[in-house]
Amino acid sequence: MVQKQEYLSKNQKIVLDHVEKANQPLKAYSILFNVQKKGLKAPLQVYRALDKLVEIGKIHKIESRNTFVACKNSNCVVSNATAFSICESCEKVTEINNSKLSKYLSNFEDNSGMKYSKYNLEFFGLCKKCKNK
Amino acid sequence: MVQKQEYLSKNQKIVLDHVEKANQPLKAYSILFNVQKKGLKAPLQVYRALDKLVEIGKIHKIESRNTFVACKNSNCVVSNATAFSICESCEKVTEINNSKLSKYLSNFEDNSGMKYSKYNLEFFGLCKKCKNK
DNA sequence: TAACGCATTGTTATATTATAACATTATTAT
DNA sequence: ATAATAATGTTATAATATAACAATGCGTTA
Ligand SMILES: [Zn+2]
Ligand SMILES: [Zn+2]
Ligand SMILES: [Zn+2]
Ligand SMILES: [Zn+2]
Repeated sequence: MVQKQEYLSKNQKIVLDHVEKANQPLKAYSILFNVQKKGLKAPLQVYRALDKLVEIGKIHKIESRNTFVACKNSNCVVSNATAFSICESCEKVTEINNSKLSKYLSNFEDNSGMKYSKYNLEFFGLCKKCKNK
Repeated sequence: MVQKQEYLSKNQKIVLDHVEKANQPLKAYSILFNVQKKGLKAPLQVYRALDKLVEIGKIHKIESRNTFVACKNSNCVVSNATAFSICESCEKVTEINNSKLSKYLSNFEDNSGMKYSKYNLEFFGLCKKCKNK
């Protein structure tokens, strides 16, 4: 039996490293531009690395913005329960780490007969700074 | 003073009509293809209608899928509190109408000092049908 | 009625985001 | 060694969305 991957490949490391240093969500093509000096030449190389990193929870995708951000929440072993706050003015994004919220959503059930294995929640508003402008 | 728009324009009506009849999320270019017989020729005509319809809550965007679906929840006067369940196998999408959930999320506060005016939540899993395959 | 403000429309071109397809190389298990 | 799986490299193309500009329609108000 082939084991589940436990290490990161070369391209995955390069992309993760760049996204982690950014400390804010990045667009795929901005990542591409910035890692070209490291040898990644084509969009697919970035997207493939991102796909894997998202799958294993090192990176999350901000769906409403098509951006990618490093996970700040050490418990996100996989990207199956994510919540973000997004400022609609400055686009600052913060990963929400709130155990009550995650418990509530992970246990959520409705009458559809569907058992949810994953969720993504995006809150929008104005951050402190932008509110006081 | 110019009043807030209370009616739908021609293109907005055409697009909304098509999306409502579909009863499932549609992609923008599929909408475009299908309303070409009604005279809408360019992507922008569709996107502009969608933008407005989303703004007034008649249509919601499924962000993780880049699709658009008619609101099934008569209380969604504006698209500021949306929740969906998405089957990862057949892509069936249902708008969740659960007052406890919406109350919980609308009142959610964390320690970021941010007041949220809007959220979008997407649950993923397998629908009843797909679970029993 | 005329002038204004603003939403909408029409149109062409282009930007942005993401994947298809195929050949090759690397890694690990048996 | 052989096979299975994962990752890479590369070119081309698909899919999603917006820029820019000119024109029209419609309600407000002078
Ligand atoms: Zn995380
Ligand atoms: Zn802000
Ligand atoms: Zn709705
Ligand atoms: Zn299904």
